[in-house]
Amino acid sequence: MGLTLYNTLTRKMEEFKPIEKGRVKLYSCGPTVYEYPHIGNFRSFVFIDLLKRYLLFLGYDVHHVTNLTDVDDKIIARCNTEKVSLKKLTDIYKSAFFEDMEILSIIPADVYPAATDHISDMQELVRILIEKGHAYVTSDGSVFFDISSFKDYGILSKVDLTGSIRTERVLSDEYDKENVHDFALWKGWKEEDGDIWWDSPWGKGRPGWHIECSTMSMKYLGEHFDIHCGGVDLIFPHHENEIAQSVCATGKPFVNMWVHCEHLLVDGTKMSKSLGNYYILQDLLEKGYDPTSIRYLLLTTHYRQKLNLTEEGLRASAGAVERLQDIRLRLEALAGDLVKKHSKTYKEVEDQFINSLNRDLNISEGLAVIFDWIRELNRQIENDNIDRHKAAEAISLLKRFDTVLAVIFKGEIILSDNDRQLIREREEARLKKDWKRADEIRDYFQKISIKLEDTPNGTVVKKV
RNA sequence: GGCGUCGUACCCAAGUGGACUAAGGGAGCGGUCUGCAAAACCGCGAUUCGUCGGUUCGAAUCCGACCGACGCCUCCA
Repeated sequence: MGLTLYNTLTRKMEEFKPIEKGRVKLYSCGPTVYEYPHIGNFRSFVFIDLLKRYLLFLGYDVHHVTNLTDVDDKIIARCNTEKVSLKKLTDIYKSAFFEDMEILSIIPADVYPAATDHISDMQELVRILIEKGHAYVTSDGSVFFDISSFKDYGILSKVDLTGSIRTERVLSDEYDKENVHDFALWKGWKEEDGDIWWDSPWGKGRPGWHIECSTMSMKYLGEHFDIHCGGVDLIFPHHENEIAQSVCATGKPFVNMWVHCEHLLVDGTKMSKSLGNYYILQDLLEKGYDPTSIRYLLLTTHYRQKLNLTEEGLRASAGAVERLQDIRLRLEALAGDLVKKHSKTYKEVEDQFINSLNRDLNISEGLAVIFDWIRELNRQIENDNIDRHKAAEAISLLKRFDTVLAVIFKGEIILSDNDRQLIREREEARLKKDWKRADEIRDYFQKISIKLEDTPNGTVVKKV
């Protein structure tokens, strides 16, 4: 049995079988670039990264597309209040997004299509939907999708819209739709949109939100692809609407597996600005937590489980990360510059890891496998029971695990020649039992945030 | 109201009806090693899985009720 994942579409665990052998076409919903992404957004992005890294670990050729929503109601509102152009505003938050993604060691998608670069593609899809009788134009120049024209509407979210009640918000909606649940494919221009509009066959206006993901996913991955993922809140209406648009336009199945990530809570409740528990990545970095600990914390809770972010949790993660990184340093001290290719020595450990991750990305169990192995390695090192060849083989497996985790081989320390000389001097001082000089040198390194640890195999250098 | 999730030690967290007298991490306590420090190793730590019932030879796992926390139900990861 290979990788199984929980498919929201069927509400069942399913074995993953790619449409094209050895290749995975993956789409994930990206950010709306009107403010700094918050830590909850990164829970999703780290989950998607885990899924992608594990697919790569299994040897798949992964083709990954993530959209950038750079036009929508909130963006336009901010452009108005801050008197900046759409491009200027979204450029700021696009680069902020990419910076944070890099800080958290998230592998970039192959393509990051932006909505505003695909206006004509979206219009073409809307045109097809009108032509096939799935959409209609209203008097204000908007185009709506007619959900009654798609018999499978509700297939993903299991929402039955015939029994829903009109909410106040819907009743006050200014757009002129035939059915309250019909959603906008194209929004006709309104006064408050200012100069943010594009020409279309239906008059000037701008695209609806859902249409961009249908358009861009199909453009870059084909009309039928393997996995579509995002946060649970996107199941309805966003992903439901994507299915409706795509299936009605092409007449083909759209996505095989829908995989959704649960939300992140902060201090036990939903993050919100008014409660003061709203964090962006920078807030946590400023509190002194390092990116690796943050990534580790976001990674270690199963993706379908709510994750509660606390400062205590961040501290605990730092400890766990240190344990993972320490075994690497110990092994490297033993192996020296000996490098071994991937071998069968620790095959059982790797198989256990794969067994865990194959079961719906059970990372907690996978980490338990790694930690058990680390204790065994440490024991062997204590008992002088491991040679440099085995140590080098262990490093090779540790590196392989870290292609999935991306928390172990981090923070290389670059020492100056002078520093290296000082470390040698300290070794000599220690041999001569000159503890005063040895401690002086250690204090010096402490001041430049480097910790020296003495081991039987020599001095190990760590970041504080 | 509809759809859905969760409740496991001080904290985080896995658990695929039977090897569970319940992984793993963090914190704690005791010990070993060590010039000191750190790391590492060894040991201790849930007679119990929200509560109460039921099914079963057997339940953390299945079923029911209740208690509690939470998500979605028009643009939010």
